[in-house]
Parts: sequence; C-alpha cells; structure tokens
Amino acid sequence: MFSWLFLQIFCRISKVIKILLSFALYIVLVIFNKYCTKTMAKVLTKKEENYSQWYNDLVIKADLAENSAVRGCMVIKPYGYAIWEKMQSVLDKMFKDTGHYNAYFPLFIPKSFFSKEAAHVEGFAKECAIVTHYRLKNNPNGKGVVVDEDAKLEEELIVRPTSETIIWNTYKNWIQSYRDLPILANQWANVVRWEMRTRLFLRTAEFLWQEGHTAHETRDEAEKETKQMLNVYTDFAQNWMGVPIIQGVKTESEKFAGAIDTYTIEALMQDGKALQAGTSHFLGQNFAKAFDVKFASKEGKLDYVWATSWGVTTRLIGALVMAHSDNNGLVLPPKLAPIQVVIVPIYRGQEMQDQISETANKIKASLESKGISVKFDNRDTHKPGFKFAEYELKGVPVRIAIGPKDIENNTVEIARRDTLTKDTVSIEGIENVIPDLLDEIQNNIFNKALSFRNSMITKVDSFDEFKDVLNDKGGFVLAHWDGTKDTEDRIKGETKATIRCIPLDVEKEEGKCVYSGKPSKFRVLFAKAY
RNA sequence: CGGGCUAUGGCGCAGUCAGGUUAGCGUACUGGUCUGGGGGACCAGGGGUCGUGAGUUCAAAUCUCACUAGCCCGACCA
Repeated sequence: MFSWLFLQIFCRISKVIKILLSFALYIVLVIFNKYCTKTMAKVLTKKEENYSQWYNDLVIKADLAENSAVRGCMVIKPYGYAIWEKMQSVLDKMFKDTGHYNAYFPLFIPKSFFSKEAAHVEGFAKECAIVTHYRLKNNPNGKGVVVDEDAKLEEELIVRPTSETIIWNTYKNWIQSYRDLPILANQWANVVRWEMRTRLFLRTAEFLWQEGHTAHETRDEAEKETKQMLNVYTDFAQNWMGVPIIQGVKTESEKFAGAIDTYTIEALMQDGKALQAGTSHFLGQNFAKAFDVKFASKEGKLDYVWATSWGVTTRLIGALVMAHSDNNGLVLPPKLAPIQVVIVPIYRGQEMQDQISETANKIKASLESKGISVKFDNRDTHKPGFKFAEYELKGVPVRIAIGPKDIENNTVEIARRDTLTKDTVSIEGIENVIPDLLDEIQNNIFNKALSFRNSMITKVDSFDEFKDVLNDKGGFVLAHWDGTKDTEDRIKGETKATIRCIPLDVEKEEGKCVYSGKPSKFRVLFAKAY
C-alpha cells in the first residue's frame, strides 16, 4: 500500500520536474522561433541545404500541387494547372501548325493487346494497373462495400501506360491505301504507371501528357516526322520554358521498348542532375507488324505502315520549377507564367486606396491591351510586404508597386523576379516598358540556365576522372564509350550515371572507352538523372 | 517490393518511452483597435472521434496487432 503510494508520489514529482523542464525548453524555443521568423526566409528549405526538400516545399508552398489521399497520385492545384494549360495551348498550336490534329482513344486496353508487341510489353508490364471487376456490392458481413466476385471481367483491362496498342489496333481499320496516309493524330490524356517511388510532377502513378501517334508510307517520312517533333519540343523547351536542352538519341537499353530509335531532349537541373524533358520515337514497322496494319502503295504493293510516337508530360512543370527557381520561390518564364504582372497597391485609408486603384486599373487595362496577363491585388486583408513575398513565391515575373509617393511623382516601382532588382519608372509609356522587360526576363532566364548548363558539361578521359566529376561537380559528363550494353550497365552500377543520349551534334573523335579502354568514335553524354 | 522513420485543430509540432483529472503550443482562422514602401502589433474568441480498425486494461493519444497514407534509403523503371 505504502509502496504504491510512494510510486504514485514519485511519478507525480517526476512529472512535475518534466513539466518544468519542458516549459523552460518551450520558452527557449519560442524565443528562438520569434528570432528566426524575423531574420530568415520563412517557408522554404534552402536549395543548398536539401535540394529535394526545397523542391517539395516549393511545389506545395507555391500552390502548384499536393499529394492526394490516393497512393502516388497528386492533385494539381489551380495555379499549377494554369501553367499546364499554358503549356498545352502553346504545344497544341505547334502541333496543329505542323499538320497534326487531336483525337481521343480509350483509357482501358484489353490485356491481349499487350502481348502482341513483345518488346513493348516488357517495358511496362511491371507497372500496369489492371481492371478485373466491374461491380461493387454492399458488404454482406458489415459496413461498406466489397468487390462483387460474380462481376469478374472475361478479359482484364489495362489502364493505359501509353496508347500505342489501342491506337494501332484502331489504325488497322483506318488504313487500307496510301491515300489514307499519313495519319497525324495526337491525344491529350492521362496515363497510369504504377511507380514505387513517386515525387510531385517528376514521377507520379497517374500523370497528364500528350501522345502523338503518326502513320506514314515510307521510312524516310516517318524518320523526318520523328525529328520534326523533336525540334518542336526543343523549340518549346528553350523558347517558352527557357530551359536549354541537348538533343540526342537514346542507347539500346534506354530507349522506349518497341521503338527502333528514341530521340530525346535532355535538360539539366540546378542540382546537376539531368531530366528527360521529351521524347520522340521512330517505331519503324514494329507496331504495324504487331497489329497487321498494311497499306496498298501506288504501285499496288502491300506494305506495313511506318510509325512514330512522341510525348511530353506534366513532368515539364517539375523541370520548369527545378531549372529556374531560387530560395525565394518559383521563377517562371514570362511566356508561361499564368500571371505575368502583378500590381500591389500601398496605401493608408480608403481614400488613398481608391485613388491608387484608379491608377492601377488604368495601368492594368493598358497592359492587357498589349496581351499581357495582369493581376491587380487590391485585397485589403493582406499587407504589401506579405503580397510581395507571396508573388515572389509564386514566381510572377514582374511586380508593380504603387504607393502615395508614386501618385505624387507619377511613377511606379517595378520589381523583377529573376534578378530581384527594383526600379522606379514613370507611368508614361509603361505599356511599352513592360513588354520589353518581359522579353528581357525571358531571355535572361534562358541565358542564365544556358551558361549554368554549359559550365556543367565536362569532358573526361579516364574513369577516375569520370567518378570524381560525378561526385564533386555533377552535371553532364562527355566521355568515350565502347558501345556495349555491358559497359553501360557496369558504369551505371558503379556510379549511378546513365547514358542520357548520344548527342545529335556529336563530333567524330577517335578515342578509348573511359571504362573498358576499347576504341570509340565519339563521346556520349552521361549524367545522374531524375 | 525490402529496410528505417512518421501520422495529434487547416498547417507545423509537443505530449507516447514510464497508461490516470479538463490533450497543449506556434501559425492559420473569426471579431475589434492601432497600422500600411518587404511576410505588422495588441486584445478577445472559435475549432481536435489524437490516421483507420481490432485487442489488452478499472482506465489508451500513450501498450499490442493489422490496415491505410506520407517521408528517407535501396531495388525496379521511361
């Protein structure tokens, strides 16, 4: 009895001590916390401290996307989706301008279609989602619903990881004669690849993309199409996203399963890792043979159709984020920014607010007449400083601040997101200043990324050097390779670097494989990649 | 899919080891006053089935098991 009482008392005393200690610690933390919020960047992990955490923070805090209740699947939030819509509209126009048109094919693909192209199935089999039943029923043993085992599908359906099979099964019915060619179809769709490790935008179980699927009379025509679309992607990446890329062709082991050749555009992220930003495949007659798609030529001969496919995904948003952004948040290229200019008023009292709003609305209208997207943020619920930080986080390229001093002097303060510099300029002629500034920002962002990228391409001639560069510096490594899968695999095993591509503009150069010492005729591009 | 960690107001966390009265804090939110050229201050207020489900116990945020989701490392991969 006494010992029990003693124990109770002891417990209480130790609890009291614990509480006192926690309280002291808490006070210290609170003070520290207050100090921190006043002196440090508030919301983002620093890029230099933890790059992937910085990326995650950025995507979430800038309101681009968030994780969902479904494993591996993200919710693309309005601001992130607005960027995707801009990408879509630009790309869609580029596709139409090169003679393509849109269509839509089913989400579900009969399982048997996959077994028709053996190489292709190997590439995706391990990450397919499969529909086996078509009905639910109330759980007879309790709450909720269960799968109705009586509603089993005769043939399972695969949720498309890509649409070659369903499309080529369809093209078979569309194509009889050379007069039916070419077919230049594209579809905007979602696809599912059951990824084990996912990251917002970069790798998710479901993602959005476009996939072009074309059919041609001749090999030559299909190859030209493949390269044309690679150039379209290059144009988009460099001139719209401001992301410099390297065009190249994939090695046998890195190419799309089912393709003869896979062409790629490879971008470099700020942490020195490469990211494949788009691919264009020359499929040869592989799918035509698998789905028996023949056409009668002008000479009346039957031949298999030549094919291409090409795609870019919402991963481009990840590339956009990682290519340009800084510790203050996103940096968006003006050509893809949902909001290109934000106007923040600074005022005291209703009267001043009205006065400034009038000026702000005039500026807004004059900029909009030039085709610029402008947001006038006249919320009275947030202070100017808060808004400054918020739009920086969201990467709005240009901010115009208008306060009482500006009204007096007929000026505004213009702040650039890319350089974080501020200037006071006259309101007169601002509708001409801003478009030029947006162009300049677009160019500056690209040039900055380009000089970084160029500084991160290193030629090496020994395997020690190869490893040192990858570990200490990162980026692309140009090295001789003997052309064998074995060497490629070994290098990957030892360094985690893969051959990103054989650059299209590669110079002929006699050399020795950096790993095996065997002869090589040109250098290939290695990097650790996303 | 293997190893490790995690899940507590909207968000970020403490409390869990060692079960015990009314589960706290920051931030966000609501109202008010002062403010306003870089994430404001003060006062008052509301909000939590402690991831889900079972179990142990007089008593579970706390212990056990299963499940779900997330993060990190690996394996796999267009």
